[in-house]
Amino acid sequence: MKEKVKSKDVLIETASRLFKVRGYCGVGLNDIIEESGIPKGSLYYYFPEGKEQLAIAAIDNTKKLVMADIQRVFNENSHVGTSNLSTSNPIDAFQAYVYELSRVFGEGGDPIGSPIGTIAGEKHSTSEPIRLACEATFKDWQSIYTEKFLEADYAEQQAKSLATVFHALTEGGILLALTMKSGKPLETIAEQIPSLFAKELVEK
Amino acid sequence: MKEKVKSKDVLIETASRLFKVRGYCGVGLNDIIEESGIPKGSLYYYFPEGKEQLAIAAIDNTKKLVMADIQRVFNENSHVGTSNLSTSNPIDAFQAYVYELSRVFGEGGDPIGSPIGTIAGEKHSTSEPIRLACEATFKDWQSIYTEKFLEADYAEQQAKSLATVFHALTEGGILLALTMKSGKPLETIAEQIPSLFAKELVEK
DNA sequence: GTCTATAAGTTGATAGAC
DNA sequence: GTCTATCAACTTATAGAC
Repeated sequence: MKEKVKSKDVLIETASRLFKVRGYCGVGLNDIIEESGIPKGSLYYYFPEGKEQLAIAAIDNTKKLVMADIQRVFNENSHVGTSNLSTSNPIDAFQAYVYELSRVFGEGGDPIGSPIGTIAGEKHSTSEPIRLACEATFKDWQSIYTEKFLEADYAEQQAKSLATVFHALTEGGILLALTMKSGKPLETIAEQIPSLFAKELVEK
Repeated sequence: MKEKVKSKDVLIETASRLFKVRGYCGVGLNDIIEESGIPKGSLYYYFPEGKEQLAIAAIDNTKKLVMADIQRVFNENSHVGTSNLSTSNPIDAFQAYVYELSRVFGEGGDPIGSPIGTIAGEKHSTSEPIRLACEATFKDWQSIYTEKFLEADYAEQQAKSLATVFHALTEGGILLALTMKSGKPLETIAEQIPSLFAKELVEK
């Protein structure tokens, strides 16, 4: 496999970064070609269908980067066998991931591979291809969460539900962090993860 | 107080509705004047600073509508004194509100007064006035949640943290519902509310 | 106060030179 | 395959008639 495809990759990376911060409509093709240094003609050579096709490639790229990031954090924070019970505890892993998000979104840094939430919010009703790309991304992320809950012996339906809850928490938390220009909301959420997802509980 | 201000109100209502679904950049002033039937000259008469000023008015309008809606649902679902303990239980109220959101965002209906999340996601980095309006809105919504937790005798810091968590859950849940074109994610979240926010718990 | 016509600039997209 | 020049449509905003 040769590395001829560099221009295409630069376009995808640049687009991912800009869309993430300013959304789909907020970024013009002129911004992308200026920032990437790749002329408009080349953009349309690699993406003949234009902006929408580039956006979908960027969403797909973000999907994979985020999946790898989740897996990495989960692997670094799994304690199979070290617990005093037989099953692994997913709570530490989820908490570690939200703490990571708080670091990444806290100080206006430029996180590689991050939220497609902004694009989803804008385009769900005006571009079905983009909506489908976002939907597929969300489902893939949630599968990882579901898998983690299943590993800890949650029932299948409960694992799926908790994965939805956790995903909503991260998307909402990222939105709050960006809006407040602070990592605090995500930190707060991370702190609450253990009590929110405690497995056994007794009603008061 | 006369009702001369009708044109201005129609503009704000129309803008709120369109921004909510398609975001700030996704809606042109032409869309707003076409949909509202109010000519562009009048728009600039009421909002001399243009689109940004209109958007901030729309955000403020949405803030108030949503606050009223939260209060209404909370009042309809509070059980002070009917419980077998002395304090009111906020969990039913929060659950009822998320069920309401699932109905409103489920079938692509046109909910009056709804998420500014899309605008916040797009413009937090490119318009400080809009970011501040969104931040103020989020803080006001969270105060209602905090108040509800305080009523149920949560400690002040814990009440604030749980309010952040609940708010993130709703914003994330709305994004998932819109992206999936389904009320299911919000329904799932509503179902999980009781176990997530159960007050007393025992570690396994 | 209400509305029309238009300005000045930007958008996504294309044609065609090299 | 790579890039430049240009297009028609659209954007926000304004000037000024009524």
